[in-house]
Amino acid sequence: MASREERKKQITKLRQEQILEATLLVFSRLGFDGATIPEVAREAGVAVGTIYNYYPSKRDLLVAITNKYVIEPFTRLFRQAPAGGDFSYIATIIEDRLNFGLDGMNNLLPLLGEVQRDPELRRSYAEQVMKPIMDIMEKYAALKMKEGTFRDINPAIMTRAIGGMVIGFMLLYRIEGEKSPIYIIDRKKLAAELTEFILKGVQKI
Amino acid sequence: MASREERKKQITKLRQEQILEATLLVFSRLGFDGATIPEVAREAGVAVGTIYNYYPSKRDLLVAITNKYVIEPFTRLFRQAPAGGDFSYIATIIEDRLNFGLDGMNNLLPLLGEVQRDPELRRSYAEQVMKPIMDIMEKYAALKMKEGTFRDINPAIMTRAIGGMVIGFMLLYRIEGEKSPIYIIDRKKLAAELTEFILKGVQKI
Amino acid sequence: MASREERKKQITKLRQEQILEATLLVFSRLGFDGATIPEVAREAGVAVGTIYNYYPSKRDLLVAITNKYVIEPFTRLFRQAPAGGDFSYIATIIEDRLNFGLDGMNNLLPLLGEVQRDPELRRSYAEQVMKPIMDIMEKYAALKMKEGTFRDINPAIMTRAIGGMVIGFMLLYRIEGEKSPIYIIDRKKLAAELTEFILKGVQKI
Amino acid sequence: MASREERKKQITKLRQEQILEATLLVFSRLGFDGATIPEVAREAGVAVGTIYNYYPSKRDLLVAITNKYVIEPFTRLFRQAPAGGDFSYIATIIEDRLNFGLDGMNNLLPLLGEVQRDPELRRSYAEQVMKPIMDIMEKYAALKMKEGTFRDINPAIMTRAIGGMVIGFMLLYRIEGEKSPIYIIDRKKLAAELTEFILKGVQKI
DNA sequence: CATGAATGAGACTTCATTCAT
DNA sequence: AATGAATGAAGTCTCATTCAT
Repeated sequence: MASREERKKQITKLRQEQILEATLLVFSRLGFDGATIPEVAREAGVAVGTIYNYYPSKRDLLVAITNKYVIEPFTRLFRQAPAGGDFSYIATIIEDRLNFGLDGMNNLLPLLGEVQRDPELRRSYAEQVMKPIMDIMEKYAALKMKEGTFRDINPAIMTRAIGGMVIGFMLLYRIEGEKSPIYIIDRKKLAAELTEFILKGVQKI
Repeated sequence: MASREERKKQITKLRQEQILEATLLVFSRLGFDGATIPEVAREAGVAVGTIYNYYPSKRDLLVAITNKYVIEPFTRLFRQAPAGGDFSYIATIIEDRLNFGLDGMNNLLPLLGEVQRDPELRRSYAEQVMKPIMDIMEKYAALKMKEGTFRDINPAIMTRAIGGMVIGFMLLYRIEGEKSPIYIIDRKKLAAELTEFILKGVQKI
Repeated sequence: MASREERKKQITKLRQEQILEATLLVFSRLGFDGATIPEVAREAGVAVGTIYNYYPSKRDLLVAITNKYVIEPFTRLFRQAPAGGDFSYIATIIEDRLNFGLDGMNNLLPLLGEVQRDPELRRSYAEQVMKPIMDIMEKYAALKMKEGTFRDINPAIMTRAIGGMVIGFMLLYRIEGEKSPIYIIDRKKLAAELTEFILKGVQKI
Repeated sequence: MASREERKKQITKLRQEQILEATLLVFSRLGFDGATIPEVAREAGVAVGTIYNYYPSKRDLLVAITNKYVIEPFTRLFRQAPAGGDFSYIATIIEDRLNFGLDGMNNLLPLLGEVQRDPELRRSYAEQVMKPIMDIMEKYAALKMKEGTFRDINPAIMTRAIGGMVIGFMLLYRIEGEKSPIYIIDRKKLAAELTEFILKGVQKI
């Protein structure tokens, strides 16, 4: 029966989900080095060995959550970006990333740093995480320039400046914590301000 | 003669320097968790115990290099910022930070992430690293607004957006590595472009 | 079947036994500070990590062997003490403690000293090791006084004097070692003499 | 000039005193293993190296304080023991030992345990610490038996029982600490009770 | 497939001792 | 004789990974 097969697959998927959610939580809380597989197992409610049945190493867990929680949402969101002159979706995307990145439980940003220590992991990140995202953004920027709505800037630099800004902003935000003057500002406002900064810069004209 | 005492102090200072340089290298290469004291000792050419004679713990090493290589240079540089309408020193500062942050051996950025895992360390960073820098920048921004050269933006957000941008930009740069389209662009050009982005944003007017 | 579960529990118990026996040996031989976990592991025939799977710290090992080899045997023995006027069981208990305490492999006495250095450990010892034993003995002494077979002495002092005597006697015995004039006297004789000393003192009447 | 020589000797003696007092304090507080030479140096107000100029190793410090604070006082005291039928000096000696052994700062008892770990140290203790003391006591006991004031007991056993009792009593006292029912009893009373116990035992006649 | 006990390499840190000044 | 910086062996404990059940 196909039903048996399907059932199996479903259970497999469920377990994966379960493990990945736990991984997100634990890696967020403890960082890559700080996190331990036993802790992930406890959080997921499974045995240590079970984790290894689904992901052959700690590193694979890292790659898996990055795919699930970073790349996928971002590309999904960006694919919906309208081509028109309206910039409100930039704010939308930023707000979405802020919501994900600043919420208590999720904190994958530090991993961007930790990833660099492992040359192979770094390369894999460069190609499988950064490249797709940067490509999407560059293409979008090129389009806007052709449209005449963006100034003529090196799109590679612009892209990394903007992406970096969102990432760096969140990083600083989390380090400063509750004592930061921006801690009380709501996400929508933050996203709007950042968007305006991206569009117009700081200089008065 | 005080010479004996002085000589000793000098040697002490030298050793500190020696250890701190080694720490910078090793922490850059391996990250905080990845770095090991024996490795730092080897790099510094001293025994493990010697390290502990100067810095009581691994964490203290982290704090020490942050002070020496991040806070001090930045504040020193900013103190020299002219008050005039010329923005070239923004580019200068950025270039300096890029030169420090992108050069092969120095990579303290990831520590910003790792630091978050240790609550006490995070707080110390927030207060002793971030606060002074942000204060300087905010003050500067406020000044510019009063002058009428900067638009009226929330200075706290603006500051963190700009600082975050530089940090995030370097972070992405290092992850992408040699295959990035921006890898071949020289630092001066990068600094100029980032400065322009900060000043004018991306939107054509 | 519960057999799987049961089997596991049995193995767990076995391992604990195995580790505790090794701990007794190694702590006896080397003292608390002198003993090392790798040595205990070697003696037990398990890996270092395994020890930590069962006892979270070296201190916990100390507490565990004290319970198993000191408190439990003592209370078990004392519970059987007859209420009559016969004092032979005092000799029995002393002989039992001498047999345990003077036999080559077991030497937990020094731990009584080492324990004092760690305030928390000391308190735990005071409450969980000394108190139960002293309580039993005091109760017994009180009973005997009421019976009229013991003189009217402060039972707290009497108890500690007797307990201390057995402990101190063994301590001195082990320091003197084979050259002591009492080294060749058999345990039964020693126990008898000590008992008589306890009952009648040294003074002729 | 002899004055120069003498002066030197005096300074040497002073330094020794200084170091030994510090050693007593630190060993008492931390035990033999717990104590560190740097700590002793700090307590003595000299440099680490200076300690080694006077005592070639940590062990030698142990031997030195034992001589100074245990053997010498004891023998000095015992030499004054009157030969008469009065037992009050037993109480005097016990009181002296209680005063030394129970006072906050001095706690050399645990060393009796720690000493056993080092075979050579143990032997040296057996011969140079225990033997002289036991000899004195045995001789005294023999005398008393001949006099007819002590019962006819094996003097070796009697001696060790009494010595052990005092030692063990203090050991238990220090472990129990402030919560012990005997904690509030003053030293003179304790010494008197212990003496009576030694003389008459517990049994009513 | 799930389990979790066992493993052991490797981390940070301490400290007795030496020796150049 | 006094100093104290330097040394490095050794200790406790952690945890990614394996594998028998």
